[in-house]
Amino acid sequence: MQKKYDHASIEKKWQKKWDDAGLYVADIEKAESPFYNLWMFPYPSAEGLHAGHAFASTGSDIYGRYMRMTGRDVFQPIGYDSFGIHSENYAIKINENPQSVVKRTTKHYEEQMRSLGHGYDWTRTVTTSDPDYYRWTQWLFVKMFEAGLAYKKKATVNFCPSCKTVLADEQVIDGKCERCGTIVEKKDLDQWFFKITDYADRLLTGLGKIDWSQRVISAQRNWIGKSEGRTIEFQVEGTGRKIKVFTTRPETLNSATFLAVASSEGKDVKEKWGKFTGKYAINPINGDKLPIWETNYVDSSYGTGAIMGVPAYDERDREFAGKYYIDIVEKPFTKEILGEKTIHYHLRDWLVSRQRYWGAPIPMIDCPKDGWVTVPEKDLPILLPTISDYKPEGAGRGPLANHKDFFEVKCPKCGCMAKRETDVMDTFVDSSWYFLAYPNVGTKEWKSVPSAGSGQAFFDEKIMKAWLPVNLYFGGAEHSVLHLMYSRFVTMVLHDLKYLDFDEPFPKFFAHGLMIKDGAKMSKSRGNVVNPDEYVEKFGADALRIYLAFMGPMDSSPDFRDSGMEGASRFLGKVWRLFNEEPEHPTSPRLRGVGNTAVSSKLHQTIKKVTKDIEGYKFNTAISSLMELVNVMNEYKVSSTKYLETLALLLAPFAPHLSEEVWVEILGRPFSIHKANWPKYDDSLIRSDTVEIVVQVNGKMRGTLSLESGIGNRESEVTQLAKDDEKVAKWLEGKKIIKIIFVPGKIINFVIS
RNA sequence: GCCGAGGUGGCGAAAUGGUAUACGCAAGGGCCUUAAGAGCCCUCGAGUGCAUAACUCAUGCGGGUCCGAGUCCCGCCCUCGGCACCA
Repeated sequence: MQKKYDHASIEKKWQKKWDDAGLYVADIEKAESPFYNLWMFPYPSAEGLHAGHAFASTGSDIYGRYMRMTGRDVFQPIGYDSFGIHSENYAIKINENPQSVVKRTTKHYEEQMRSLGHGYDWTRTVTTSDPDYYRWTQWLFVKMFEAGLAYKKKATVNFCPSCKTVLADEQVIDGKCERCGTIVEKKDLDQWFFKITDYADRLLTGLGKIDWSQRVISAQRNWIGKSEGRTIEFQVEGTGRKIKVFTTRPETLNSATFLAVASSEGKDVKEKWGKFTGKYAINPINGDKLPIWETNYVDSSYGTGAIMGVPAYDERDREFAGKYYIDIVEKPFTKEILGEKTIHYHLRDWLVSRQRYWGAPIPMIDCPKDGWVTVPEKDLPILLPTISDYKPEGAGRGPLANHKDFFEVKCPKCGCMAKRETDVMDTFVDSSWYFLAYPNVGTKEWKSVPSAGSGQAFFDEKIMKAWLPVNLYFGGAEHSVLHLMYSRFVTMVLHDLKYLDFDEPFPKFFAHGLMIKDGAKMSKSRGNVVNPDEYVEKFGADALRIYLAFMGPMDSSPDFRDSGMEGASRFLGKVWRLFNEEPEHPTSPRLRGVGNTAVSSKLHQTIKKVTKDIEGYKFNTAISSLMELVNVMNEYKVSSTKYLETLALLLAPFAPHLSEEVWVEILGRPFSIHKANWPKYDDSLIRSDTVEIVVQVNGKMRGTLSLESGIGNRESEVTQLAKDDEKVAKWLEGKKIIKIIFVPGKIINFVIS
């Protein structure tokens, strides 16, 4: 008799039991062996979770479940990055207030994530658009300002004409808005910045002590863009003026033949363009007269906005000199290095103002007497008012600027009439600290209102010590220079302000790949977005999880295919039958403790392999070895209770529902498998009684010997047996053996002339 | 141009310097079934070959080290990601 696995009812049943039992609720206060397992929280889009989310979150969940079974107290929280342009644009499109849209979309996300069977602690979630949350986002801004790390300044900034707001440098990709792809414009506007450049060097050196992939490290390093050199001064002939240039090659100063300064003219010219100013500068090392040119290939915002032209050693200078018939002189490097040591960075300060509605209001007040004054901490949060005219206007100010009742306030210092800032914060400020919030949600510190100058924050000190920094951060590499850099910066600042005793938030970050469909990135406009719901419904969450994890390594970009999905479902069907089939022979009954050395050896090999693979995030090979084990168990038609228990345990992180079902209902073990101990392997059982020795002649395989493992380790016996082997003898006949290479238990190689 | 990651069957992919192509998908053939579904069994890198015999050739290209190279070294080509008239 064989009942079919009814994934729908079984999965629902266990999800409810897990929830009722609070299986995944971490004991934040008393945990002895905390493991903070974090997946980047999603922004709740209207379309809901797509297969890419399912892929990434499943990877994170597999690891968390494994850690829980090794005895760690796993805290695996989830939340919503619900403030920001993404959510707001959709609300505008359907003409509904963002508040109510977010309520709906977050609910939908929760349902979807629950249906995937992830082990989240639903008692500690955060939603960045909740006043309880953004009070502390505003508190962070206040701390930044107090520390001199937030300032307002008129600057030439990137402006997206479609989103009608300014953007940070990091949010402009190839000259386009990171959000909507519109080409950004340059505008001179008065904006709030965070002084991330003060931390450029620490952001760079910190990369040395964290365990991240090269790809992400190198992206951050490139973005920070440290460049060391000298600033050299040139006298302008006949005037008292000087021109400073920045160079990384001060030893080539001898060969400089011109000076080039940035010019706003020629900006639209694609090739190198220049105009002689009629003036000359004096080379400080040899007194040469150098013509000063205005050019379009020098960037006014980098270095000093001027360079020395050394066409002999610099390709760009050579191209320019060639075009305008400037001398090209090659002299030996000078040993006399002039100028002051200087370091320049590509990194710019983080522009955090947004001329939008759906964000945390910036807690600053502009007083005619006192200048910019912070909102007192006790007055936080500054609530975002519910308004109907929330569409962005694009005149360099946000919708809140139309609401007198919002911005007309008294100065907290002197009491005179003042004006509140009407821009809101970049959504990346919200997400720059959310991982600090989770474990503190619900504590009295989290809910409290800090009093002025108390130095109080939302953290419970003991909790922070126990749970942070994050043990494992799972997320997409697309955030390499956005969220990950901002979070590191904010953590460093809070560390320096003595709020945190660590300065790297994510010592271990695993960057998963981007899931694609039909060879292309999933996107609504392409119409190739895969919704996991239909697969959960048709095959079950376990099958979907197995498929997602089996497609390829977690850091590759797998292509979603339905046929692979069916393979995963087939595998689980096989597992299910293994636990349910009636014995084929009375002498080898299932569930009755009959063992077999071949199966036993395979079982222990599999424990070893799956353990190692999970720890290395190689879920695809972990699953393939489980498939092999199941095939072997099927082949030998023996599977004792002990074997089946171990199989269920090994499968638990990947297929949590099915393994719970067989664990409790068939094997009769106590609820829950997810709190059971991860199996241990025995090396002595892995070794089998026989070994296969490969026989090579001049490195080419000519035969194999199946030997008792004892014999397979002894060179003289193996040599004799190999020579006696008919197939091998044929190759050795009449040849002189020069050398024999023997690897015990593995290989013997005859080197012949 | 600089930095990083890669290139293996029809496809996703696997291989501590030691039997390349595990595991899975697709495909073909068979069994079971009234039928469908689900299952089960067999074949499946290319070539010569009656062959489940044997051999040759295959891990982007060209060299090298080694008894032995997908793996290590040198030189190229290509793909992907990051930075970029950054001085």
